[in-house]
Formats: sequence, C-alpha cells, structure tokens
Amino acid sequence: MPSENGKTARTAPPEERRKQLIDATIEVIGEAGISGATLPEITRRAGLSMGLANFHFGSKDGLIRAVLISLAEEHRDMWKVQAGRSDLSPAGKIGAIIDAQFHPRICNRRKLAVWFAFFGNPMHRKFYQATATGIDDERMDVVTDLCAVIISDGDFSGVDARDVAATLEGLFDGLWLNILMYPDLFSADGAKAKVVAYLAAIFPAHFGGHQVSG
Amino acid sequence: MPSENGKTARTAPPEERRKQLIDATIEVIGEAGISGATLPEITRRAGLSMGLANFHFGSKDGLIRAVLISLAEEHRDMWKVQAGRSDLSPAGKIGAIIDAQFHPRICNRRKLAVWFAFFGNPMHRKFYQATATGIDDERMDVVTDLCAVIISDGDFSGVDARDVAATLEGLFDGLWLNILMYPDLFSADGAKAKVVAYLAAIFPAHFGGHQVSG
Amino acid sequence: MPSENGKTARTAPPEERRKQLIDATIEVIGEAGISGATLPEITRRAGLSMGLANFHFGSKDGLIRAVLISLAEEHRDMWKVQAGRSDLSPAGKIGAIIDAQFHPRICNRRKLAVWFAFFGNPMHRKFYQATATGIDDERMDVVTDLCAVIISDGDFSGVDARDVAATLEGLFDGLWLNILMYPDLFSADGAKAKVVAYLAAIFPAHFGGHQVSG
Amino acid sequence: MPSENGKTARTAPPEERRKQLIDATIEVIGEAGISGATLPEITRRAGLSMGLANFHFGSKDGLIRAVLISLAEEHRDMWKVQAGRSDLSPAGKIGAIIDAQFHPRICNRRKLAVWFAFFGNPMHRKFYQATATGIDDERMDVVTDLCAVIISDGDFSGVDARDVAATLEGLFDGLWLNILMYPDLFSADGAKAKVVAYLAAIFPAHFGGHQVSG
DNA sequence: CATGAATGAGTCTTCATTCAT
DNA sequence: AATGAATGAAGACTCATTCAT
Repeated sequence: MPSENGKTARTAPPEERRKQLIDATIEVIGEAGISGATLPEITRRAGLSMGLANFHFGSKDGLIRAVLISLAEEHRDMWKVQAGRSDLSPAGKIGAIIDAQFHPRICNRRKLAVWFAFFGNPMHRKFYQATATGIDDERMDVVTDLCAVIISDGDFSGVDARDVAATLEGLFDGLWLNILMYPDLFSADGAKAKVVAYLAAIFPAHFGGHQVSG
Repeated sequence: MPSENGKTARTAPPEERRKQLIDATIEVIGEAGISGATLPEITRRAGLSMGLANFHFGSKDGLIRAVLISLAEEHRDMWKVQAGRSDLSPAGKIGAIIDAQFHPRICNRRKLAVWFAFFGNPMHRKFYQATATGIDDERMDVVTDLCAVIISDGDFSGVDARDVAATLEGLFDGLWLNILMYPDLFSADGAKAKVVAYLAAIFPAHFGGHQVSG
Repeated sequence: MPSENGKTARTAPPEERRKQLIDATIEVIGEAGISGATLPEITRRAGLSMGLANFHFGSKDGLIRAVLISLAEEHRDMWKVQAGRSDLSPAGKIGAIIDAQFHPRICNRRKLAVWFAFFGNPMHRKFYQATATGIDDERMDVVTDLCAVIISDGDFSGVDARDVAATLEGLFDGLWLNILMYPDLFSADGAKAKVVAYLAAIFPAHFGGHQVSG
Repeated sequence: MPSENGKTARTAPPEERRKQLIDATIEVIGEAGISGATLPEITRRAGLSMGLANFHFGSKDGLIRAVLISLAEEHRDMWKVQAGRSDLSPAGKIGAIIDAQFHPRICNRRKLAVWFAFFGNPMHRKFYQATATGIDDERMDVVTDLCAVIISDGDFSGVDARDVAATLEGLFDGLWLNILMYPDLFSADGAKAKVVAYLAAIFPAHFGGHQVSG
C-alpha cells in the first residue's frame, strides 16, 4: 500500500531506499563534487536520516561505490544493446554506439560531472579502474572488431583497427569533457558529428556523406 | 646568512616560498586529489609551517588558485613558443603544438592528475573557466587559423577549420585522460601518433606519410 | 514446531531467549569490555535481532543488569552450598568457600573479565553495590562467624575474626585480578594455595600442613 | 608574563597543557568511567577546545595512554624511593613500600577508579600490560628479594619468598578494590594494618607487635 | 514472539584559519 | 618572514531505541 500522504513510506524495501540515496548522491556530486557530497547533504536531499545511508551502504564509501556501479551499468547496458543489434551493419553498429555515448540519459551535465568527479580523484580513479575498466575494455574490443571487419571489407591497408578504436575512446572522453567544461561551444549533437566526421575521414565509403544514425 | 643546519633558510624571498608551496601542492594533489590536499599535508611536504601558506596566499583557496595559474601559464608558454616559430609551415606549427601538448614537462602523470582534479570538481571547474578559458580559446583560435590556411591552400572544400580545431581539443583532453587512466594502453607518443593520424586523414597532403615534428 | 532450517526456533520461551542473550553478553563483555558490548554485537553473537533484546530486557541497561544478577546468583549459590555443608568443620567450610571462589565455573577469564568490567565503571559499580553488596556482606559475615568459632576454640587471642574475613575478601579480589592480568604468573590453584597459606599462618592448627579441601 | 585575569594563558608550553588535560581526564574517568570520559567532557572540564586534545595527544587514545603512563610513573616513583632508602632494614623497606601503596597521593578514590577503569576493559588491560607490567614485575622482584633476605636471616624454612611477594601483590590490589567499592568498610589505614598483620603472621620476628613504619 | 528498517543523538577526528610571539 | 598553539565548525560513523509488520 502506498503511503497516503505523498511522502515516502516510513518503511520501504531496501532497493527503493538504495536507489533514492544513489540518485540523491548523483545530484549532489553533480552540483558540489565528491568533496561536497557529504552525508548530511545527500540525506537531506533524499529526505532521509543520515544513519540510513550507513545502514544500507555500510559507509559513505560504499554509497559512492554504489553510485559508480550504477552509472557504469547504465552506460554499459546502453551501448551493449546497440552493439548487439543484428539489423545493423558494422558501421551502423559503431554509429549506434556513438549515439549511445552521447544519449541524453548518459551524456547530461549531471552525470558527466559525476564521471569526471571519479576521474579527478586518485582514490576514486583506482576504484573506477577496479570496477569499470572491464566495461571500457570490452567496448574498445567491440569497436576494434567492428573496425576490423570494415577494414577487411574495404581497402584500408594503412589503418590499424585498434588505433581507430583507441582514438575513438579518446574522442569520446575528450568531447565529454568539453561538453562539461564549455557547454556553449560543445554539444552532444556537435560531438556526434565530430566523431562521425573523423570516421568519415578514415572510412569514407562507410561513414561519408550520409547520416549514419538517428 | 645561510641556515647552519641544512634546512631551508628561516627567511627567504616570497617567490621562493611560493614556488616551494605550489610544487608541494601539485605533488599532493597528484597523489591524494584536491580533497586530500590539506594544508597540514602540503606544508609538511614543503617543510614549512601551516601559518606560512596563509601568509603567502591568503587562504588555502588562494594557494589552489596559484597552482592552477602556475600550471596554465607553463602550459601556455609551451605551445605559444611553438605557434610563434616563423621557421615552420602551418602544418609544422600544428605539429609543434601537438608536441607541446604531450611534452613530458606538461603531460606527466602528476600534472595530468592535477588538471583532472580541477576538471572533476564543480567549484574548481568554475575557477578554471574564469582563469584558463582564455588560454584554451586562444589555442583553439590559433589552431583554427592554421587549419584555415591549410584549407585555403589546398582543396578541402568540405572541411570546417573550427570543427577540426574543436575535434583536436577533444582529442587532446581525451587522450590525456586515457594516458592518466590507462597508462599501459596509452602513452604520450602513441597519443601524438593518433592525433597526427587524424590530421593525416583530414589533410593528407600536409600530414600524411612523413613525420611532422620532432 | 521445531524450525526446519536448523536455526533457533522463531518462537521460544522467554527464559531461553533471556539466557541466550545473557550468555552472549558475557562473552562479548569478556572480549570487548562493557563499552564494546553493543547491542548489534551481542545480538549478532546470539543470532537474534536487536529489537528482541529490548523486548526481553526493556533496554540495554536492563540486559546488563540481568547479566550481573545472573553472575552474582551463580556465585552465591556456589559458596552457599559449601557454607551449608553440615559434614564440614568450620575450617573445612572456609576451605570449601575458597574452593568455590576459585572454581573453574566462577573463576575463568571470561567471567573475571565481566566482574572487573563492572568494578571498573562507576555507574556499574553503583549498580553492583545496590545489587550484590548484600551477597558480599553475607559471605563476609559467614566467614567472620566461622573464624570466630575457630578463634574461640583455640588460643588466638590477638586475632580479630572480622579482620581475617576482610583480609580474605581482599585476597579473593586481588588474586582474581592478578589471575586476570597475569595468567602466566597467577593461577586458580596457586591462588587457593596462597589463601590457605595465609590462613595456615594465622590458624596453624586448623590449616597448617594438611590439604583442607578437594 | 602570566595572564592577568587568572584564566589560563591563551598560549602555553605543551607540557602545561598536557598536564591540564591529563588531570581533567583523571577527574572525568574517576567520575564517569572510561566510557564516560568523552573528549567534549574532558576538554570542557579543562576549559580548552576539543581540537587541542588531538593536537597534543594525536588522538583520544593517545590521551588515555598518557594518563596511564602518568599514573604508573607517579606510582613507581613513590615506592622506588622507599625501596631505595639505605636507612631501613629489609622489613622496614617492605613496610615503607606498603605505606607508599596506600599513600593518599596514590590511594584515593579518584585514582583508584582510574586504575580499575583500566583493569576493567580488555583493550586498556592490554595496554596496561604493555606499559606497566614491567613496573609491577619490578616491585614484585624487589619485594621478593627483601623477603628472601628476611628468610635467610631467620628460620623460616617453609616460606617461599616469591609466594609471599605474590600474595602481597594480591592483597594490594584486592584491598584497593575494596577501598574503592566499600569505603565504609575499608580504609587505607585499615588496609595497611591488614597487610602488616599478614606479614606479622609470616615473619613474626620482623613485623610482629611493633609499628613498622609511619 | 520476532524482525529489520529508521531515527537522532553523541563521539572522534580533521581541517582551515587566527593569533601571539 | 615564520612558527606553532589554539579554536570552532563540520563530517563520518556508531549506537540505543522505536515502530510497523
């Protein structure tokens, strides 16, 4: 039975509370950074008591980790769906992965701020490496394979699939950062266009001239 | 009079003390992040008293700002020298700017960590924008102009100079991040090669096939 | 109905639960002291929920009091049985009381630790005085009377029964403490021997030379 | 220059502040036990800020340890002076050590409460063992040697010096505890008398009949 | 009888900053 | 220019207790 007063129920299943706290944490990190993401502020935002965060996550660190895991999984789910679409050509799949990378659910200021909060702190960077490296590696492998198919199909003797995939990873991250830092100069759509332009220069027959994705 | 015990002199010119403290701060931010860069730790590392940091920089914030300014100026000096070399062609200048971007004095783990510490925190991000945006803008303008010259020289009717410059900015940042995050997969030299490869795909006549800079 | 999973039954008679919780508390106090005897730890050890402790004892304080009462009664039962044995001489009864004092069920590290946990805290000391003083007084009275009989029987004109009883109380406690603090130097058997040696010096005819108890 | 208003100076040599805090801690432990000895309460009592305790002792634990060390050294100094007096016979020295043990500066309710606070907590007990065991051992050795001299002088073939010393240690601690627990029944003077009575029973020629010390 | 979610008070600790010397 | 004692605010965490189920 839902609570009748519109407030959150006084008692709720753990998963609901966890999500509530994770969302509040993302909000706060986005606005105030990891150092500004204090338990008092997070729980105030979530409308819950401070003790509850420790009850559900063991410690503040546990909560922060849960945030990273939640974000990483959301991100992975996003591009993995695209990479698995059997209706797409290799170039189409790469295009779909690019779309996922800059999809509003992933690439918005609040979440970008959280990603770079993790990147910007050595301790969290280590945790990111321990947690999400596999996901990044996997995506790079997938893109590498797709590029290899394109290369073997056409005549791109001088191009190394791994180098292209690595350059794409760099572009993804760098454009994310510039969207975060200079929202007036960089937009998600502009970023997509730039990545596609890069690919069009490398693989003109596959990405040149026509719009790849929607 | 020099101190008789081998420690730093009890009295020293302000500039020397400032540099000492800025260097210690860079070290600490690199190892522990901005949140770990506490005055006790910084001054311990510098071998100076805590009061002195406030004396010379007014506040901790002042010290952090001084670090950013110091880094930004070092970076700007680096690429501006290259951009000003009259002995280089436009493509050569761009190549030299790339070299500057990944020069060991700029692109080492400690300093990259500091850059991304600034990027990762909303408050410091704002300060970065207020302080260093001009520098980034200027570099992007310089690169845009150089690209425009290349474009007007050759026949690259479909290429927009500003887009190329923006893509380069993205690549710079993204490759920096990947060097920081995945040092085993990304190196400064590899990054340079990838940027040049991108330019070679866009401007084959100017960057293709031969080494641009040294 | 017995629980089907091997865990404790979901419903059990209060006395059983109380004993479970008291035992767990003794264990924890023995290992971590009263300050380390937190409800989370006690109930974890007992395999029960935290709410249950409050349900059965009203509050944590109630549980702690129950522990003291349980221990005090166990102790009193022990020596009272000995003091009541009609088959023993006065000296034999005193010997039996000494045996009870250092009996393994009473004088083991875990329980000694609990006793001194109570002695070491003013609040619990007060509660001890309110609860168990009567028991200590009674034992001292019993021993005083026994000594008085011995004195009146023999020729110990200079000896005060009450002083001997008080000295014995001191020896009991002090030897307990030393057994707890220096288990390598002090043992229960050694302690008994020392107490008997003291009595042998005071009442040579009654405790000298032969083993008093078994 | 001393402060003119009777309050403590706003800045003082570390030793003075340390003593201030140690004294306040002893007071508070005496009244509220170790668990009640919170930093807020201790510093309130000392009239100093909470941060200062950590500044001077590193942590609360550091302060507690300093308290134990301070007490142990005071105690040791006390009896060592007596044990070293060349004007006393062996029995006189033992008597003087007994006097030291129950001297008002050592054996008062406040300090006894602190000792038993340490004895009553496993963690602090361990620290006591690591810190003060040597002192206790040394005193027991000294007393053992003194007893051995007495034994070899007279005719006490059945008496073991070490046993007597151990019994004395037990008596010391047990009488301390009873003075703390039952101040109406046990006094320092009464305790001294009981110890001497014990020795008089063991070594009648040396402790019997006359007052040993003052 | 029993659980576990939830709270709020309280503790230790760290830190930026100030100030007297 | 430089130190180090001192403060007060703020944060993470723990815990006894309550309450709905």
